[in-house]
Parts: sequence; structure tokens; C-alpha cells
Amino acid sequence: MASIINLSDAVSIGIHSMVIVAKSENPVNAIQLSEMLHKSKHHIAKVMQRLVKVGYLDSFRGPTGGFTIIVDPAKIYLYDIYTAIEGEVHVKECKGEGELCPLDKCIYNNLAKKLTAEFVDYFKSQTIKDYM
Amino acid sequence: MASIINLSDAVSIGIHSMVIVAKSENPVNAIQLSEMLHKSKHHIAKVMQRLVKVGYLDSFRGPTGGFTIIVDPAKIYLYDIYTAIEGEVHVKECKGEGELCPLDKCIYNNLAKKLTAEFVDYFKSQTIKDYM
DNA sequence: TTAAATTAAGCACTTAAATTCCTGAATATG
DNA sequence: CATATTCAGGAATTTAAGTGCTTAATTTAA
Repeated sequence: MASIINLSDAVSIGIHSMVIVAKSENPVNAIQLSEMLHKSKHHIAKVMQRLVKVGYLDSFRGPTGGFTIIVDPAKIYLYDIYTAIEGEVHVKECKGEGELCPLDKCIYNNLAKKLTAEFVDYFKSQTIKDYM
Repeated sequence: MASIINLSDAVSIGIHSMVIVAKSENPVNAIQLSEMLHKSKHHIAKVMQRLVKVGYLDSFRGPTGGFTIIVDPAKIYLYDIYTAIEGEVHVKECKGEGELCPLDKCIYNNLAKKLTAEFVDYFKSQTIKDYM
């Protein structure tokens, strides 16, 4: 998973939800998020569970339950959310790299590295607070 | 398909194979490409079929058969190969864009557009000849 | 204390995309 | 002409993302 740049629905849900929860005084529950983001409740619940496990959110059951943020939004980078959901970003290498690759200058590796690095840099520069 | 940036194995095969075929005097067959690129013969055949159909390559069956390039490599952009294999590049929009999206500045759309545009620009600037 | 609301967690299903497999048709060579 | 080689194209398989459902645990509030 997570080769080169690929923003899944799950990552979109993760980022949007974290901003919404960070802006709210009260716990926000999965149904509310589902209505705001126009995504399935199930998928949202799954992503939120992940973010709870990683320690960015806390969750409360029962009526008035939902999710709250428990880490300073200025300290949560988009990159953190991305990796919490998709796992570490890695560059998909050309299998025939170096001596094995029949091309003198293998465009594939250079391109993959360039694009991945740009993506990572950008995601490491932005925090949840920047979008509140 | 082809949302945001995603370099599949198929695209890698397409670019590598086109360069190899462009550099060769004689037809190159799927088995030779398979050995050079360390990818399955079947997958390579599929990708090559596509590039024949689109008109960049010609194919010959039987012994001594294989693929040859029939368009000037200086006129084949990486972007052309990408779209021949994956279809048009499009930006995956946030479903709640504009009034619907609960975020004031939807990072998702901005980011998706920025990264996609960079990718397309780069792929439109490079030709097969640049890698021969 | 009971009922309703809500997250947690696991599993099976669906769907779409990527990849592999299979069979048939074309062709060069002896 | 016979045979081995090779591409073509559709079928089948695999893989991954997302959906739907079910049960359990927890908590509020009547």
C-alpha cells in the first residue's frame, strides 16, 4: 500500500474529520461526520477508530458520545494522519534498478522519488490547525 | 481511474518498453522485454497490445516477430504513454466541495490539483527520445 | 434499573482495478 | 506443408477499497 502518491477516500475522511472535531467544543459522532462529509458511516467509523488508536482522538460511547481531539492541532501534521491511515510512504522502486535496469537513466526511479518527496514535504509542512 | 498521481506497474512497463524498443534495430518480443524488465510476460503483452492499438508500435507474429516503434520517439511524450495505458488524468474532487464541504479552505481539492498539475506538466515535458 | 444511543471490533459481501491465464490466429523457416 | 514461435483478445483470478451487518461494551437519561 501507499506507493507513490495516492489519496484514498480514507485519507480524505481522516483529514476532514480531524479538522471538524478540532473545531468543535463537544464530541462529534460518526453520524454527524457522515452527514457533513457525505461518506458512509461505516467507513468513517473505521477511520476514526484508527485515529483513536494512534492517540489523536478520544472516544465516548452512549448518548452525547462521539470523538474529541486530545492533541494540540498545531502539532498534528497531515503527514501524521496520512501514515496513521495508510502506513509509511515508500517509493516504489523500479525492479530493474541500477545494473539490472536496461535504461541508462531510469526515469521511473527519478520521477517516483521526485514526486514522492514533494508530497511528503508538503504534508509535513501543514498541520490541522492550518485548516481550522 | 487514474486519480491523483499513481504510477502503476503498467505505466512503468509502458515507458521502459517503449525506450527499449525505440533503441533496438530489430523487433523486440514480449519474452525479451520480460527478461529485461523482470515482469510477467503476460502483463507486458497486455501493455504492448495497448500501445500497438494506439499507434505508437507495430507488431509482427511468428519467429523473429515482436514489436517495433513507428512514431518518432522525439514526438512521443510520457504523458501520451500514461494516458494510452491509464486513460485521461483527472482530479478526484472532494465530494463536499464548495458550499457542501464543511471546511472553509478544503485542503483536499487544493492539494489534489497542485500535485496533479505538477505531474502532468512533467510528463508533458519529457519524450521517449530523452531516455534513449 | 431499564431503555436508548453510541463506539468497538470482527467478518462477509461487493465492486473495481490490476494481473495472469488460456486459446486461437498469424507467420517465418526448414 | 509442418512446426515452432509469437501476438491478440477475452476469460479468469487476485487484490484492495469500501460497504453492510452483527454483536458486545459502555454510558446517558428517564
